[in-house]
Formats: sequence, C-alpha cells, structure tokens
Amino acid sequence: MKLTSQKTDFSKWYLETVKKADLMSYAPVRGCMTFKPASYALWEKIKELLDQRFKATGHENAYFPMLIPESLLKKETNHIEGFNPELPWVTEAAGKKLEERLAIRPTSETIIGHMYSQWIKSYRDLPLLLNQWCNVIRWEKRTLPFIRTTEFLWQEGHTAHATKAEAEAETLAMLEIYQQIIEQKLAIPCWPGRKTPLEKFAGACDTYSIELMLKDGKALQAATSHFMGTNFAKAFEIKFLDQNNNLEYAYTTSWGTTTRLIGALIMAHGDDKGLIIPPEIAPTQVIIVPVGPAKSAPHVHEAAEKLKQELTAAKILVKTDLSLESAGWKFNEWELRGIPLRIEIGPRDLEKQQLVLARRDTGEKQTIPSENSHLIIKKILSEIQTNLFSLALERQEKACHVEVECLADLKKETDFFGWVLGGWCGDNTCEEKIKAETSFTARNIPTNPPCKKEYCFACGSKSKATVWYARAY
RNA sequence: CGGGCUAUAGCGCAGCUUGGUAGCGCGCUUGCAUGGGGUGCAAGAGGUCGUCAGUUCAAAUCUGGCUAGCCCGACCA
Repeated sequence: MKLTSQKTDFSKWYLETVKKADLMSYAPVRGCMTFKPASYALWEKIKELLDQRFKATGHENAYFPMLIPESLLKKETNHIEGFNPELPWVTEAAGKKLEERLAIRPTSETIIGHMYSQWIKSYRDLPLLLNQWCNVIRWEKRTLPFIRTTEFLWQEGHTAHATKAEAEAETLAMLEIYQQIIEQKLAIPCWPGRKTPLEKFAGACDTYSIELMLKDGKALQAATSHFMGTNFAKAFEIKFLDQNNNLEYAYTTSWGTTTRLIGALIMAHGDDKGLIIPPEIAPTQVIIVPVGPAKSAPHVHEAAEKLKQELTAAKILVKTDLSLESAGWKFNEWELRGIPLRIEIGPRDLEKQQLVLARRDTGEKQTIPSENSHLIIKKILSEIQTNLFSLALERQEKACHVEVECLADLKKETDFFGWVLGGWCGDNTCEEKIKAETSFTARNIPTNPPCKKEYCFACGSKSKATVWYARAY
C-alpha cells in the first residue's frame, strides 16, 4: 500500500478492506450503508467511552424529534443557508400533502433551540447540558463508507449557559474530551484548533475541530465543537432572567462526533493485511486459535476454552475460534479483521505448558509460559496500543510533511499528500487562492502549532495566525 | 452539474476487434484426506449476457435509444 501520492490505490485498498473485513455493505438507498456487527461493535465501544466522559462532566442524554418543520430551520439565516442544499424533505404523509414540509434533521440546533426557549426561564435553569445519540441525514454529492454516508450515526451535545466565558470554556472542554479519546483510545494523533471563518459551522461564532492525518496523507475532520454566542439564542428566543432580574440571551454551544471515526481508525492504522484495531477500542482484543492435528482437537479446544475463561476473568476481551477452517485460514481472517493479538494453542504447547502469541501490529510471534499468561498479555496489549500511536505520530511528522514557505513552493509539490503549516494574513481571498491553486485547504488554526509562521502563505504580508493546510476528505 | 469508465453465475473477470453450442478463477454443495500461515484430490449445483428496439438465416458480440452503477472534480461530519 502506497502511503502518499497514490490516492486512488489507497481508496481502492480502503473499499476492499471494509468489504473483506465484513464491516459494511451498501443499502439500496444512494450513499446509505449498513453497519454490520463488526463495525457496529466498534461504534458501541466509542459510544461507551465518550458517554462516560460526557456524564462525568455533568451532561445528560436526551432525545429530540428527527423531523424539523421548515419554519424552525429558517430561523437562523446562516444555518439554513449552509444546510439547505443537502436536506431531504418530507412533503406528504398518510396520502395528504403536508401544510408545512418537514426536513429530516441534518443536525438538531434548531429543534433543540426551540425546546430550550421553552425550558429556560431563569438563571437557575442554567447551565443546561444535554447530549443526544441519534442518526442524521445529509444528502452529500459524493459518499464513502463511514467517512461520508448519506445517513450517519453521531452524538450531538447542545448546551446553554448564562455567560459567554462559561460557554466558551464548555466548547474547549468538549474538544479536549474528543482529543483524549481519539489519542488515547483510537491511538491517532490529533490537531485540535479553531476553524477559519470560511470553514466555520453554519451559524456559529467560532468552530473548533480535531483534525487527523490519515495514512494516505489526507486530513479528516474527526470532531467539532461550536461556540454559537447568542446567535441561536436570538433566533429562538432562548432568554432567561439573571440574578439582577434582567432578561438576557443565553450563550449556546454544540459539539459532535460521528461514525466517521470508524473510517478514521481503518485509514490511520490499516495495512496490506487489513485492519489493525488498537486494543483500547477493540471489541475483541485477543483471539485464541487452536492448531494441530484433528485427532487432538477436542483436547486442544478444551484447553482453548479454559484459557478464554482465565483471560476473561482478568478482564481481557477474548474470543476463541473453534471453526473447522484450517489454522492458516483463521490466522489470515483475524488479521484482516484487525484483532490486536492472537494466541495459538496446540498439542505441542499443551505439553510444554506454553502459548504462542502473534502481534497484529508488528507480526512478531513469541512463546510465553501459560501460567499467569494474562499478566504478559495485558502488557503486550498495552505495548501494541503505544506502538500504534507512535507509528501514527511518526508518520504524521515525517512521511506526511514537507517544509515549504509559500504558495509558489507548494504548487511545485503536485504529488504531495500531507500537511503544511503556513502563515495567514486573515484575508479570506488568500485562503481561497490556496484552495483554488493547490487543492490544499485550511484545516484549522492549531492550538499548539509546532512553530509559528511570520508571513502569509499566499500574499507574503505579516501573518495573523499559523494555519494547518492539507488536502482533506 | 461537468469529465471518464463499466454492465456476462454469489464475487472478480475473459469472450466482443473478425456474429455460429455460455467460459475461467474464487466462493458454494458433497465426500475423503489434511491441519503450527488462505491445505490437497474427486464429484456437483449455479447465468433468458442491464433494458428496449434495429440489422441478420443467426446477436453476449454490430447499430441506436434508455436505465443503473463506479471513478475523478465542485458540496461536506
């Protein structure tokens, strides 16, 4: 698999891999896909980890309707302008044309804003910290499994606060949760930062994003967090009486991440053999494969089941593969599916009281004593986790990077896929020029750039911000 | 909405130039052997060749229309 310059090879690899690993298949609606158990299990795991963090920071889950009346959607002008081209509409029900057509939600700021205006009356009602897990539909022109599908699953948090400072802090706090989960659990290095005005969410004051660099050198927006100021509060009349009996607009935020993370995971770690799932996010961390002659099968299978019980007791997520396929077939199958660690157990191992371990990340095989094996296995799982993150970081820093100082230099790098840091004078036309001439776009203004750029990448005048540029999904 | 390409068995493809009995690989079914890296042998099932029309004694093959899908751009989590 080529990592840069060969994006068509990579997208072919990606499509083949998601099919071979039995993650998805297309549904009979344009751009819609089914999440087969293998990928839905990943989503459940991601959900579980995020949900814990949301609840630990005082948020609660709720649910709002999927259908949004057109009049509500139109209340925030920038918002409707941004989403209008990709909305599906329900215009008829029970054989009758509806008086007002209903959009299938592309996101829920509007309907939640409407509800919040009824729920929030006093400063005592604030902050209101809700999240919902749901599906949304955006009729995009081009789709790609997990990365961009017509319907996708996500979580959207919506909060309302009494002060600007508190809402801004919320926006950044949620961005940090995304960063922690993506780096620590998905083992993918993050670029947190603020979006440029052109890339901002429709209706937001500030949009922050987590950007990732995938194996082919393209960037992916993995999570967003928006500070809405009072834009939505004014559009939906979210007002409250403060301690001094003054009627004030609330400050709102929203933040979300999606099943796209599954695609990110595949494209950040996968290799020629298929998926590689980091142990912290893997629904199955260890697969036990019995090997050896058929005559010894019952005996070996019994030992495999016993080992499974031991490891399960040690809180390791483990499965055994007792199917009739040949051992070699199973090895390849589980490698394709990305299980981080495989244990081979056969008559020879039983005799010597040992186990053979095979790491998915490095391909290394090693023999360990079977007694207290869970201690070594846990250690190796954590090594795999660390190693995957280091590999991704190293690739991002070396393979996916060139050092260029101006637009003219970048234009010479026609085959280059990766990232570039550039200064930005603050002018939209400079950003648009870069996009038009190179297909690199401003991903975000990193919170902690590795260095600061003094001059605008496009026009050469004094820079106001350092921007991360890349070709993006 | 622009620009390319494809449509033949569950999947991947050949056959089309030069019209003449529907093919291959993988998968599937059955049996036996095998089992520490996609194992071997044998037998078997499965297709009105995307669709409509035209040319012809004869069309998967030639001609025209239609439809669907894919890839590359613009939109985008």
